[in-house]
Amino acid sequence: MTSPASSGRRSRRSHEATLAAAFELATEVGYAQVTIEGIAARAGVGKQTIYRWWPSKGTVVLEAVNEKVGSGIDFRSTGDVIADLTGQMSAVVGLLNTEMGDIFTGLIAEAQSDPVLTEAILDTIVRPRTRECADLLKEGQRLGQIRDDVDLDAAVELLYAPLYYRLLLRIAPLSTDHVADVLALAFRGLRP
Amino acid sequence: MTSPASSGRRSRRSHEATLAAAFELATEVGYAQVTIEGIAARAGVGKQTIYRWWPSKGTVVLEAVNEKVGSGIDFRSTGDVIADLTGQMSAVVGLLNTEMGDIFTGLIAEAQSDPVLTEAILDTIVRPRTRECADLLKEGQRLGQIRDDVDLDAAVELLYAPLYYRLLLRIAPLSTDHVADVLALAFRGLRP
Amino acid sequence: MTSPASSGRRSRRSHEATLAAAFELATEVGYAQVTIEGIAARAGVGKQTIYRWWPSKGTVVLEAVNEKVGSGIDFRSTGDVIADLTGQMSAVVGLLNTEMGDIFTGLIAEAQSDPVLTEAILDTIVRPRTRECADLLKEGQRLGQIRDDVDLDAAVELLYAPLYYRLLLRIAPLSTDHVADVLALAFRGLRP
Amino acid sequence: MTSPASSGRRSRRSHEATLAAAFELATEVGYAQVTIEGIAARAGVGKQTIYRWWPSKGTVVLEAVNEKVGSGIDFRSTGDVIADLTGQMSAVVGLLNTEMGDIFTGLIAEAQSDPVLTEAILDTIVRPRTRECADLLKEGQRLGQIRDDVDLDAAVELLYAPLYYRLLLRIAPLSTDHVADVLALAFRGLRP
DNA sequence: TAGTAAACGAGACGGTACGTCACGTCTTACC
DNA sequence: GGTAAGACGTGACGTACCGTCTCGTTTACTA
Repeated sequence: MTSPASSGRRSRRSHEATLAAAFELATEVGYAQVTIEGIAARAGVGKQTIYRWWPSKGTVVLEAVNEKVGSGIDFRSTGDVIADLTGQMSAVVGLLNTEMGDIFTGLIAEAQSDPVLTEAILDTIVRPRTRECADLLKEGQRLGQIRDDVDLDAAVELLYAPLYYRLLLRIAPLSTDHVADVLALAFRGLRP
Repeated sequence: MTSPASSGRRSRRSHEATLAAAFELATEVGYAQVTIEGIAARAGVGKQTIYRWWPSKGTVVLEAVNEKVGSGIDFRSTGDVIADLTGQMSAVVGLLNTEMGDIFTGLIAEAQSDPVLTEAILDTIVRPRTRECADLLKEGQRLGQIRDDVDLDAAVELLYAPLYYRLLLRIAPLSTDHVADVLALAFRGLRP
Repeated sequence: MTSPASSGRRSRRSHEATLAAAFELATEVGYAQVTIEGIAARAGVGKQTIYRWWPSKGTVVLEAVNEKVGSGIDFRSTGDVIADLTGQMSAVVGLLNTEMGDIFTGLIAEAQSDPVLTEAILDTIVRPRTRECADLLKEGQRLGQIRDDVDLDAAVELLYAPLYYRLLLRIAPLSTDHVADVLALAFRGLRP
Repeated sequence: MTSPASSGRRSRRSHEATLAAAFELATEVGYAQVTIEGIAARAGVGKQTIYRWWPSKGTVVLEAVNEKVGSGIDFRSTGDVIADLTGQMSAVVGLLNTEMGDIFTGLIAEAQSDPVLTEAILDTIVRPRTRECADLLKEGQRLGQIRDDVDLDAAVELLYAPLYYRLLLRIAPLSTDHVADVLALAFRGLRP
């Protein structure tokens, strides 16, 4: 992600106003209805200024989202892996059940036809958290709560994928109960 | 999905030409670049004729896709649940690794801001196959290959979600090996 | 004008309903907003039926108008030419100041790009009344109220043109006073 | 009429290209067949750019016409009113007998259902020339060639209306002879 | 009195143009 | 010299009607 404040000359206000406007609009009218023109108008900023620092509306909104979310859904390690996972995943679910859910699905949708945005999402969201989660699972292996021969990246996918699946395909609403069910099933396995 | 030929009066040629054009364009230029105008022009059909029978480009393409795929990825029951699952899921992966993959992700992307399309996807793809898969798992329970207390719908999600997750987030390419890994992990579980 | 009732087979009701619908719509929404589809729908008649008997919406409305107007604006001869002219022209002005005025200007407007309609208007309205008026003027010559060497067709134009001029260019509203002014000026001439 | 070059920011090329295209198309295919899309395509200009500066095709063509005609049909005062009128009216007739005639009738036709265009035509064509003509007639009164008690606006209508009448109702072609006849009749009057 | 052909209502069809929206680029005037 | 403002060419949108073309379904004349 470009960092306007540092690289360019005069910017600060425009930069912040743009991100704020993008986030507000996304929550007010829904991600799909947000336009660059709308952001510029709301922010009191020229369109060109936005295009100077971001390549697409998706990357603007992504930066705004990342700024808002901050460290609200970090992992915590207490020695009980399942409890730690339940906590973090429940926090994620809580977040996705706010207006943030629509913004998230909107970003992923847009990323399907925008490789730059795809990469940005992976870089700023997916990979960092995957790494954190994998670290937690590794700690779980050390503590004997997870099999030693499990591929940790695959395990992370097994745990998180069901959340995205329900979210993107609208199978059913996400909930804390669902998180518990997924964890229980993933840890125990299907086999008798 | 509306069935033009039956409900209104005449159609056949227009109906088929529209679906064919939609599918061809989607594979040629990519789902996101397909437009109703493009479909109409390619099919030699008036735009209004398309709007008469489908509410959006998404539903047109979905119908075209469903027609093409047909029974190519049905389930088969041989008495070995893991083998049956491996077979069907590998077929799905094979399909998603063709141009069909892009069309699929395009449809799901569009569905994020189009409830009608969401419902159509669930109705024609997700729910039917979920049911088939659940039936297979139930057979697995009868044969003692799956625990009796497993919630089958949750199990289906656990198996398929990782595929969609990789596909939509571009974590990594799908492959037969990946299918095997997911199945092994899901059956065995993370617990030591 | 085609005469549906006689030539074709079964028709009467459709014929009348079409004319009635055309006239009603023209007065309700304005001539320019009338469409063949609208007439057909209002009349409970198929579009094809309209196209079978009339070549354009203009000719339909023209026939409807002619039927309505009937003999309401005929000439009368009393021996006082100026009085007779005043009477007839005032009747015309009265008619043009109703919704009929808009229909009339609409027809003339459409006729600018439709030679068939032009001819129909000339045939059913302009030429018959021009002839009647010329006859009246000839009677005026016989009575010594009009110069013998005046070209009667030119005289008719001199009298009626100012009405159409005001009507079509919206110079000013038509009125009985205006009729009197025009007649006075035309009879007296500009010369001292 | 809006003046693009001045009010908004940039324009010149688009403005001129639009007017040129509008005029060319009107003369080539006929006023009624001109479309905004056609003008935009011919001018190499976006449709929106046209809609930004003009409310309808009529006003575009009107501006193009006014620009072309310029001062070609102004009045001249030589001391002989009838000669001056004959000269100007013949010039008008000459103009209306070119492709300009069709454009003119097209504009007036369109104005029947477009008050904005009506006003524009009155403002840029009818009222200015009516005033010029009235001034000439007033000079005629001063010179004793026209009665003192004649209402000049009514007189202008009496002279010009027959031209429009013939033009719009296609009674007969316009000609210099016709102009002479109208003037002779209008000056002499119908009375013996 | 039944059979049949036309005219009929309904409305789908391929088109054309509409007027609007947002895109991403470009230009101008201001601070 | 970076900005806001917004004009520009472009291209797609979804809508309205056009005039033509099937569809069954009535009639009303013939045989």
